[in-house]
Amino acid sequence: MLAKENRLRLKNDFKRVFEKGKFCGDKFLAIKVFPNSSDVSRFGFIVSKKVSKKAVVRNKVKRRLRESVRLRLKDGLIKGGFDAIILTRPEIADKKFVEIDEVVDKLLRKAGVLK
RNA sequence: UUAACUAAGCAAGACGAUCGCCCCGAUUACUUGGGGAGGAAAGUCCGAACACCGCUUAGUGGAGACACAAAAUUUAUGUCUCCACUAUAAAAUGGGCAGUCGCUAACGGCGACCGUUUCAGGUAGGGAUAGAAAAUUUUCUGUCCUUUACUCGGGAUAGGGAAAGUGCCGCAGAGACAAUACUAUUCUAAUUAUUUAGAAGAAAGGUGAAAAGUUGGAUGGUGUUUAAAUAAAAUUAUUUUAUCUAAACUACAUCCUUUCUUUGCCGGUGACGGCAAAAGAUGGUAAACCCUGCCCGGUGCAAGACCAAACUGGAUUAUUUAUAGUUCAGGAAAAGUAGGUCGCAUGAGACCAAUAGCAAUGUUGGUCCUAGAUAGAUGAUUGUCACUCUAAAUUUAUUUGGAGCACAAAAUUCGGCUUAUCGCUUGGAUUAAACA
RNA sequence: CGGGGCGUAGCGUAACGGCUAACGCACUUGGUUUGGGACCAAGGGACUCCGGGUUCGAAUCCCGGCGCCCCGA
Repeated sequence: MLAKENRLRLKNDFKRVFEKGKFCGDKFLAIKVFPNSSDVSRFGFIVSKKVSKKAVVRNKVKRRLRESVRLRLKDGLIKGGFDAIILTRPEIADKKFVEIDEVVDKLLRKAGVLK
């Protein structure tokens, strides 16, 4: 789990990123990024019911995505001042952590969030 | 012993390492201690708690107005209005439920029982077959079947009323519920005859899930059909008629048994059961309409209460307040949205023991406090061991490699129901196989 | 936390409780044409989403699941 200051929480924040953010996509993930006015970067994750009907599976996908982002935040690889939303496609359900981690890295690089 | 069936219980396999998350506490802070998913948390199919809204009547308390009495401040009484609390409780052209007794806060739930039905077993009876004995018809034994009776055990049960009324019962069939006459039968009339017309409704055929209605059996007995024998008539074989015998079906009568309705007695809290008597007979369907009895006000924690003042609004004539009297200008006050706090974890609580009860469950005592997130915490990676499957190697029970290790995650809280579920443990009764 | 609808041949839709279920497109075969399309004729294809129950009889009625779609706070 990310620390509270790194989470995207409010409905308005999600709305702003969705409407004005820059979009990048890969095979089973996508990202929307928009700069915010603070120093820290915040992340939100969306895993819809189309990924899986089971809450257990959806929660697991979210946790793996968060863990992947958390490790990069911890190592100081991510620039400050961005809001990002990571979107998922159904194929992610049976992927392993290593595969997800690779794609996350690729996406963040593409979106210009990594240092 | 194993497998199948059934009823319960346990259940992110155990112990770590590194990096993290949520809540509570300690600390100025750095840090640090403790706690952190389920039997179904799921589906949302029922029922409640709780909150707000709404309704009838009564009582109590408070506030206000009016009337009256006293000279008055004011006080007392009465009436009306509003508010709060307590008790009771809307409307039914609507919805739901349905054996009995009990349990429960309540339920469409749970427990026990009754009735019905079903499965398997046992005993008795009956039938078939094989063998043996006496001896030509019985007995005994084995195996198999059973539309029979009794009984032990398990399962299912939306289980009020069809003798209140209405509707429906396709095709077939004469006729589908106070109906009907196709074949066949009987009677009457016409006709030489074949046959035609009308009537009857005791039996049979045929149709169908069901045929006019309580079920089955015994004895007597009527009739029909078939077969054999005898006799008579006609006759080439043969046919017809009569008698008698046998088989099948059968009107009717008597007796026994049995279903339902009614009455009486006995047992039971009761559903109901047992016994006896009398008169009688009424198709099925209520998960068709309906009738009877009972229950039900609505919305749901996004209920609801509060904070603060970010944003919108309040604007023009009109209200109040203040800047200062007037004008102008700007500000504040009623509302809402985003946000935050509470609701939100001491409860129909959990565990243990005793006790009442067949049980559901109740009572008493002791111990304990056990998740509270909100784009939503309880995780990610990895090591060793355990279990299952699989491949290879050899020391034949070890090593190495690979894969797997259920169903599924709180969202106000409980009681049920339903559905999903790898495996392990325990109990029960029966069947099958193997071994002794 | 609540409310509503749907599920039938490959696809889109029908069907009073009464014949293992109808129509169109698609499919197969044949005809027609120099060939194709169109047209004509014939034919195949469904355990009516799943599991129970009521009934003589269920796609239909009732109960419980599964899946899909939509709506409100």
